[in-house]
Amino acid sequence: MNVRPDFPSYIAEMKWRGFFEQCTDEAALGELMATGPLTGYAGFDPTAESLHIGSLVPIMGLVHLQRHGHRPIAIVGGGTAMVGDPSGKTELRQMLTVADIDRNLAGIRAQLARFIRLADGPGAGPLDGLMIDNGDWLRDKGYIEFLRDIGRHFSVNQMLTRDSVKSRMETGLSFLEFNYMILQAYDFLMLNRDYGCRLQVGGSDQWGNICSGIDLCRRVNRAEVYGLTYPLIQTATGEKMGKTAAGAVWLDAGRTSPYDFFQYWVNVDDRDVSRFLRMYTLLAPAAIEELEKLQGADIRQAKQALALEVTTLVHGEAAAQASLAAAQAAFGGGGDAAAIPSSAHAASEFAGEGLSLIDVLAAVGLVDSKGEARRLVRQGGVKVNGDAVADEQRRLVAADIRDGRVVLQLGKKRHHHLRVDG
RNA sequence: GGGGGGGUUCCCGAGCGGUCAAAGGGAACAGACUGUAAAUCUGUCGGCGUACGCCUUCGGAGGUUCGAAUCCUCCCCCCCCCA
Repeated sequence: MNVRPDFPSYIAEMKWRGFFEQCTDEAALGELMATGPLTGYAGFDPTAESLHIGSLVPIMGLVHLQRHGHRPIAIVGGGTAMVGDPSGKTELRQMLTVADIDRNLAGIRAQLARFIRLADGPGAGPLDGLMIDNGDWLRDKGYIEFLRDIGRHFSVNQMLTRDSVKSRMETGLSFLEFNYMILQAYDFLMLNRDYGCRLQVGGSDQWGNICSGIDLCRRVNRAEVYGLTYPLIQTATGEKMGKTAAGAVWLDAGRTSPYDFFQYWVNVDDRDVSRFLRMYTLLAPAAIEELEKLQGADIRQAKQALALEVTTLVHGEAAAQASLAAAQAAFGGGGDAAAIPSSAHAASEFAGEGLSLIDVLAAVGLVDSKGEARRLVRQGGVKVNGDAVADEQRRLVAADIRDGRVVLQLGKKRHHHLRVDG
C-alpha cells in the first residue's frame, strides 16, 4: 500500500517526521499495512469545545494514515471524559456533564473535518475517516456486566506496574482514575470488533494503555492489533506545546485569532523549527530539508513557512495569507494590516478629552488589569502610533487617529489597532 | 476507626501573633542586547488609585485579640503509619 510519492510506507513517513517513538511490532504492522488498507485510531479529549495545538500531533498522525490510503478513526472520549486519565495529572479532572460533552463533540468534529475526510454513517467511502464517541458504548454499559466481561481480563498486579499508576502511588489516585486504562482498552476492543480497527496511535505516555488494549483484543477478539506511539512534544525550553501568556493556543479562530495562531509559530524557538516543520506541516521532505539548511537570522524564513503552512491547515489559505501580510505590516513595514487584532470605535469617543490610554488597553483586552497597563507604560513598553508613551495619564485624542486608526503596541510583539469610524 | 503530617499568592516553597500583599526559586511580562530566536543583564510581577492610601488573598465557617497566614473551635480535602 503506497500512495505517497515521498515515502515507501506510512511507518517510514512517521519515522522521518518524528512521530515514531515505539511500536509494539513494527515488522508485523509494516507488513500488514503493505497488504491493504488498515483502520487505525487516535483518541481526543472532549474537555473543551475546541481542540488546541496539543492535539495537532494525533491529528497529523491520522492525516498521514489517510494519506497513505488507510482509514483513520478519531475517537473522542465522551465516555472517558467523565473519568479522567491519571497519568501526569496531580489532581482529579473535573467532571463534565453530558450536555457539555455533546457540545464539545460537535465543535471538535468540525475541526477534525478540516484535516481528515470524514464520512460517518451509511454511504461512507471505505477509506473515509470516522469520528466516534466512546460514550456510545460506555454510557449504557452496566457495571456488573462490564466487570464480568472485561474486568476479568485485567490483572491488578499488572495494572499497578504501569507508569501511569506508579507515578500516582505517592500522591494517590482514586479508583475512578485507576479504571481509566480499562476503559481505554475497551475502546480498542470495540473499535476492533465493530470497525476492524487494528492500530492505535498515541503519545508515549499512553503506551501502557495501548498495550492494555492490545492484550484485551487478543484475549476477547483473538485479534492481533498494534500500537504506535509518538514522543511527547515539548518545546526546546522544556515547555509543553502551545502555552503562551494568553493561555492555550486553540484551533478555534474565536479563541485564538488566526493572526495570533500564526504568530505562535513564527515565535517558536530556533531549535524547534525543524522538528515542527516535519510534524506539523505536510510539506514534502525535500522542501523541509531546504528550510532546515537556513542558518542564523534566515531561520526566520523557515519559521514563516512553518507558520504559513500550519495556519493554512487550520484556518485556510486566505486566513494564513492575511496573517502573513499582517505580520509583515506589524514588523517589517509594508503588508496589509487587516488581520492584526483590532476593535471598532466611534470617532466621537476621541473628541475633546478623548479616552484614557490605560482604560483603552484594559478595555480591548491587551492587559488584564489597569495596574498592568500602568506598569507597562512605566517600563516603556507601550507605543501609540509607534511612539513610546511616557505619561501614564496619556489620553487618546482625535490627533492620534491616522488613516482611520490608532496603532497600539505592547512590548515588541503585541499589536492592536483601534479602527475609528466616521 | 486510631495515630502522625499537611492544605500559602500562576506553580514549587518559606513564614508560624504585629515590621506580611506575604522570603526564595520557577513561569510570565517589560527594558537593554538581538534575528518577531536563544542565552545574558536590569526591572516588574493581587485589585483600585497620580499618591500618603484603600480593598481582597494564605482550604471553609466561626471565635480569641487593639491586631491573625500565624492562637482556639468545628467542618472539608490530601498524604503516611497502625487497625
